[in-house]
Amino acid sequence: MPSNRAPTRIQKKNRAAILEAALDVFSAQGFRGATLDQIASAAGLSKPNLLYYFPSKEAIHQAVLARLLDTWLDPLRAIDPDGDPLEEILAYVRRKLQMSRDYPRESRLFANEIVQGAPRIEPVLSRDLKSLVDEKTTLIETWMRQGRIAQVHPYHLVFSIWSLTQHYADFDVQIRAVLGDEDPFDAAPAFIDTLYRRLLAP
Amino acid sequence: MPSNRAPTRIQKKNRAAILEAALDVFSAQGFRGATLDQIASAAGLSKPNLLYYFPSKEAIHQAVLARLLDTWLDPLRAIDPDGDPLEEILAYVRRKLQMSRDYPRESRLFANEIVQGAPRIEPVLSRDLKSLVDEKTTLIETWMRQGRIAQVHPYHLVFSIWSLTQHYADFDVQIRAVLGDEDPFDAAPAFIDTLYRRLLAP
DNA sequence: CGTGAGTTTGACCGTTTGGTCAAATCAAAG
DNA sequence: CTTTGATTTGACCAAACGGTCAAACTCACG
Repeated sequence: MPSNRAPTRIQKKNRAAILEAALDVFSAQGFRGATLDQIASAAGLSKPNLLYYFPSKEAIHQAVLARLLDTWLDPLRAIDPDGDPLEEILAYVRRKLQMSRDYPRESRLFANEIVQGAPRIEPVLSRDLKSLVDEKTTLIETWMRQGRIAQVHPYHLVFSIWSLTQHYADFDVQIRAVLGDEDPFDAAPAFIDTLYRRLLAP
Repeated sequence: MPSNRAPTRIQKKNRAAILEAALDVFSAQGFRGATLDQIASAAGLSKPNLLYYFPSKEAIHQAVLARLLDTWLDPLRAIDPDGDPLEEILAYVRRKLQMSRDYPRESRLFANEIVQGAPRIEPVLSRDLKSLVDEKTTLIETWMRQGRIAQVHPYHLVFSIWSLTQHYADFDVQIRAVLGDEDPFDAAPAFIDTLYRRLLAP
């Protein structure tokens, strides 16, 4: 096990390679579907060497998940109470959609976890996620009461944004199977933009 | 192995119990996460007895998936070309949402499969699913050209319906973590109804 | 009640998998 | 160059897992 002193050059490089490889494998196969051999080989290391840097498969998974959760909520946090309501929400939608395009593995890793009951992250959801969503829905409700956007159920509004945007990463194969050659991300932004403009127009 | 004659009373009962148990386990754990012991015990059988009725884990999974796919597209098929456009689409949305409420395990099984790249059902998607969606989007485009509903990208309209409705089954734990005690299905139907009315109003 | 087909199971097997360990190799500082 | 700690690996282990098999048991029917 690496000492708990300042990480060496090699430690930094290998830890990063492992997390990258683990994201690849876990997002594509799920926790139980992934094997240490797959991750090790994807990271260019031997299996015992893998376990020199992380004590267990569980620990690797948690590290990957922790890094993901840390940035996953940034787009929601960035909604500005002082901005224009409709534009703030539309900007949030665009950021989320862009994350589906740019970080599909992260989205699928998260989806895998939730679909299977979120055994390892439920506490984070009902604490950090809930309080953040509570805060933002309160803001949205204020905007609605002021008549600056239309009145709809604020929580379900947020759920709809999550589902619409993440769907393009999580259900990618299904969408491509139906669309054929067309790139989903050509028309999706305009469609979703229109959808929320019509839903929220005061 | 059961003979290929007409199934006996016991065969019918046990096959049904196995498929029911397998749906439970596969939808909650994914294919690799599920074990034959779990399925056998959930079905009230021993593992060798399980394998007396199905030749392999693979075969059980395929049987469950086949039964699912058979009914999964019924709501979409039921869209009536001679009905009122907006009401037909809203009825489709309602049927899909009801399926999320009544058959969450089926939805999650499907989600598990798709998120992990749909290795076993990709052919079905790009054949059966694609041709059905092609047919219905053509119909929807006709309605749009006639000015009976607003013009939006018909494929993304369908994707949005899938994502919004299935989200309530697939991401159930996340939604409940955020909502607390409130039942998601109390407000979801009205929210989604409003969303599509505003999106599609001519 | 006897009989043959249908059903169930305990014991077992080979493979995969997460994980260990001692020994070997490498890197950096004096 | 030497030393010391960091890194790497081949060999190995125990548990879990999918699957097999022969023997035992049960059921329906004449």
